[in-house]
Amino acid sequence: MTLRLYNSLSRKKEEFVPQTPGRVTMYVCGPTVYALSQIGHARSAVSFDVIYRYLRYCGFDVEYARNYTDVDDKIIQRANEEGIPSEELAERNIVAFDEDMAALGVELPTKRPKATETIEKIVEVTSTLIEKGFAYESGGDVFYSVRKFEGYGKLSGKKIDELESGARININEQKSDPLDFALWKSSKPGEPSWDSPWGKGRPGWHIECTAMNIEHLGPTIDIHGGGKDLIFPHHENEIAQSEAATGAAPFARYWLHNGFVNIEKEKMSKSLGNILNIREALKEHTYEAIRLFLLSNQYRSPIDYTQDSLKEAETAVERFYKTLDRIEAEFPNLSSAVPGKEALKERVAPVLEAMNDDFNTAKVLGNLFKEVTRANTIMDAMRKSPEKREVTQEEITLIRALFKETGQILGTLDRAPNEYFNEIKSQSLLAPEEIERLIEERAEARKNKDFARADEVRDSLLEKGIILEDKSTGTIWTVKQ
RNA sequence: GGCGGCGUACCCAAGUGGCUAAGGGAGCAGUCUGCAACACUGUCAUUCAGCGGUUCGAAUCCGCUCGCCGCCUCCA
Repeated sequence: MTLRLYNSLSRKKEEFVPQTPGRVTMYVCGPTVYALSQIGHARSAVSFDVIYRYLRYCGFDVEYARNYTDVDDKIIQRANEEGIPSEELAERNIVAFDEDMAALGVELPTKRPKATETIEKIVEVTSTLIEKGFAYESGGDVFYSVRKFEGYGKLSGKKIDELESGARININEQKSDPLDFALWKSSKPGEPSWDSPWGKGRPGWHIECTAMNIEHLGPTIDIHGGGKDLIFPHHENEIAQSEAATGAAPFARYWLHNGFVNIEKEKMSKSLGNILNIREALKEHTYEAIRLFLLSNQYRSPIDYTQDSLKEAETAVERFYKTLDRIEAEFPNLSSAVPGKEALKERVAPVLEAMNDDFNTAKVLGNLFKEVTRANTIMDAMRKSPEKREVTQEEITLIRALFKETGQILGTLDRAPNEYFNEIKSQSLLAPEEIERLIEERAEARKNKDFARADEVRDSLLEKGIILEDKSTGTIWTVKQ
């Protein structure tokens, strides 16, 4: 079984073979930190987080870098609007981004370089590009001469001559060709700047990723990821810069691009005012539901964030943990049980098969919920025929092990059920003591066959979002999502 | 205009040449329950936007038509 992934560069699925056996270098474009991160950043981060997790699950030693672009036009503009230094704005948003990622259960990449910490390399790469004739200095700015790079357009499928007709030409710029893009921009007073052979200035948008790649991962990396919108011009330009500067091609051997998140069928945009920040989403939904939602489509497809789809994800998470909770209640000593190695391998095979097919997490979830039903079915059967307990336990041990493996890969559905339920319960509008007291009162009423009173208690709790479930072992409560 | 993608049940969504078109949600009918909730069972696409072609065989490949979307400009 081999891992196959869709390479944007070749536009087809390819078998994944890292350049060094057992070792993977991966770079994913991180945020430009001019504002709080929105749900689209979450999709990219979660998609590549799962890829990172899975590569390690497969036994690869993964070097994974995700950058912060912390110097840029938008940051400067926004900082000016707020009347604070751009460094302060960037730092504030980096902290916020890190918090959001942690809240989403996204693991830390092994490297998290910042553009402003890579200036030396940026200057070095820019100088090299000038020396090699791919770039030129013009009035304190340095531009990349797109026409000098033979393979320009190979990632995005664009032809230079067709680009020209649509290109915007800024007459104030010192470009010799409108398609050329800035590697280095001379700074205006008050802007962040660094010394360079071309005077005080700051890096252009694309060069920082090239520099960080070369500095942290080398001239040729295995996987380069990012949102689909970055294919052009950002990734196209990264290729042009990197391959021209290092002479090593390809710059990245596999290009992976995640699809967009729409909000109620519409693209997120400032003009529509429907940009959903990660922290706003997390106020309304658990991180596990958000992850499950994001992973319920293949990572390359667009996905629609709607009230319904998130509610569905909540329901799925709850169903999963209810089942896990039931397993723990029925088999309290299961944690010490070890499933047979071969049997487990067989059980996990469909999950790996799905993951190996371009990280098909939707299929993984389908498989997972098939096993959830299976677990409940056999526990139901055991209730009717207790003599089946031993056989059931063996099967449940396997299913539980499968849950664990899958949860590790997906980074959700991997907690202890009581941890999940305690989190849900903490959102209760009523004090838990008060709820317990009412449950007691209802139990008393039920014992006395005063069902009118019992239902009254249950209904009044439901009005406050508290759902009661009568189990054989007693009544439990949870909060309506 | 150039490039790319998509259209599978009421909704979300796997499947991209050959076993019965995964899975979830909603609905309906049952089992369980004092009644519910949870859970389970059954039901829910003779058919994959439409038309034509290739093939022994197509949701899957090709062509055309219709509809939707993205990129080409800052964007995950």
